[in-house]
Amino acid sequence: MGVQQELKEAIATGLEGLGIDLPAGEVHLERPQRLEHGDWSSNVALAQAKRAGRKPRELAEALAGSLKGAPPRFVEQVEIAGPGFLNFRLGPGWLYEVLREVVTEGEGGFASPDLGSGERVQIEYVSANPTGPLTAGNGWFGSYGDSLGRIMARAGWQVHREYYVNDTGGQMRALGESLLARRRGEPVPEGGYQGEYLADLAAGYEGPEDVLEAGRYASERILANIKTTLARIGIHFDEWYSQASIEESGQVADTIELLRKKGHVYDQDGAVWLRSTDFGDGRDRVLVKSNGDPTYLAGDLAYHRDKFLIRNFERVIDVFGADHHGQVASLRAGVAALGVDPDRLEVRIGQLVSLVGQRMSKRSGHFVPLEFLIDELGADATRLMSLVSSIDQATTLDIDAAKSQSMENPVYYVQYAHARIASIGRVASERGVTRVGLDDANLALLVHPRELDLLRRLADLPRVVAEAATERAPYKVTSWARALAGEFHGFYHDCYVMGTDVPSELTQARLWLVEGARVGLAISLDLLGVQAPEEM
RNA sequence: GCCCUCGUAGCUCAGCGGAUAGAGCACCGGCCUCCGGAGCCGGGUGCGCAGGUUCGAGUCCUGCCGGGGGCGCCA
Repeated sequence: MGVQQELKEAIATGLEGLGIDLPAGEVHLERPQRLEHGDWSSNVALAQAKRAGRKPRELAEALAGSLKGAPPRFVEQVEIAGPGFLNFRLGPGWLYEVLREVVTEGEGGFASPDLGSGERVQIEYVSANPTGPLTAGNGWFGSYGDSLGRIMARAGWQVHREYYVNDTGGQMRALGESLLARRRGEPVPEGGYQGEYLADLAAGYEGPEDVLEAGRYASERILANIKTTLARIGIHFDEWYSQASIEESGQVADTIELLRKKGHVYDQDGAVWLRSTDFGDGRDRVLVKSNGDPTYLAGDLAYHRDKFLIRNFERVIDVFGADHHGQVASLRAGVAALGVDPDRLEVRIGQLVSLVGQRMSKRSGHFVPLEFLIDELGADATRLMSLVSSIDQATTLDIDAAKSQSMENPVYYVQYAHARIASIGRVASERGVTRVGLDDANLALLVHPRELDLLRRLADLPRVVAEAATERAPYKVTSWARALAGEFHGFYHDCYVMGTDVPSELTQARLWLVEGARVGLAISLDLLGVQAPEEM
């Protein structure tokens, strides 16, 4: 059992002795920001004071008293601080235990909390229409979705990632018309796609003067380009789900029929409407236009019916940009109308990524292509930059600034730490230094503040992965990776592993510490989809 | 007009209702006899405004101000 769990149980036992029944799982324990507040800290006395009918500090005193009577493992001091916090100061032994755990469980096992219990979750992200190249924003939310998938998979969910390919309807016609106009050397029609990329495509189009044919040609080429771009920054999908395929398979018609049977549909003005206002939408929505074409919503509902009712995913996470948040209410209403508990649908809205002054729009042709960003900054930097902050935060990207500080980019700081670790390994083998077995190493020699700081940081990774998964917040992993790299650089600077006056026993202990840092860094970089280089 | 979302240091951003609100960048000053200086160390009078809930509010609620987004038989 880990130290954290033992502490929680000791606290629960102490509370029980004071007549307060609280499950150990509900005892709040955290690693304080400040070292002076101990290795672990709990606010139970504050949280339970009201229930106990006592003042927080008084309750803390009583609890501390009983904990001192039978101190949990490693605990050297229990202090009461501030309004009633209980601070635990531990001997370094708990950190050596953490290190053993890290290196024995390794990259595959450490920091793999089982929170999902195998729940099947489908995550949809990017899903950009194949009408133009990907934008920087697509890359932003794509990196988010991809990393979220990796993190949730590590935390015990069974994850399925999808890209919804919107290859049907009016926009395919608009795309075809734009392509044909380009080929004829005429201006692109109103509502068409103005981007230069279409001129290039038009030059290669030798098919007939047929709008749908031309549209299909263009969208296929564009989709191939999209796949190439995504692969460059490590954004993966298990499935590319075609909207045309569900229209052709009859699922859209089936879905509308199902809604009609449930009484949530009516006909008006030659169109078929969903009574979405019954489910919290601001207005009713059209499912089938008077010309007979299904709307985007109808297709999307068929897709979500497939997710929930046919493939039976227990949870669905849709990652949208803020420019699509207007469709959330109708989607949610439609899902509820299908008889699905809307709590099973989670929509993560990413705030828009804007560029210096201009607005991004594929139709107008004014946008910063993701390809351009990757060319300028590199794949890893692009990827990491998009994962440094919460997607709730609108981002303003200044490409020139990002370029000029590219050598100062956080990605180098983190990767450099990994490269230094690899370098230590190379030097060790050059000098014929081999690492002894873990049981033969004396980890208790690791007492330098830098060593202990590094170990404490390592101890946080399981909790960070857990939080990142449950809060759907990959940026927390980024923050941790930067912090760990920071601790490592400090350690590297002050603690030579194979220095001239370093005893060989200490070298051994440090080699294991370095291995622990390597494992932590490798895990976090993998979750972020960033390379962990052996050299820079 | 209505709805959503964001507002924290010069800039980019952290901060599960808890302790003295933190990082990076930029700027200034230090540190190379040994494993990579893309590093390390030091330098900080900031939570948009006003109320409210609470023992305690950057965090929750209301209003206002400001930025972004949305409100189609487009997707």
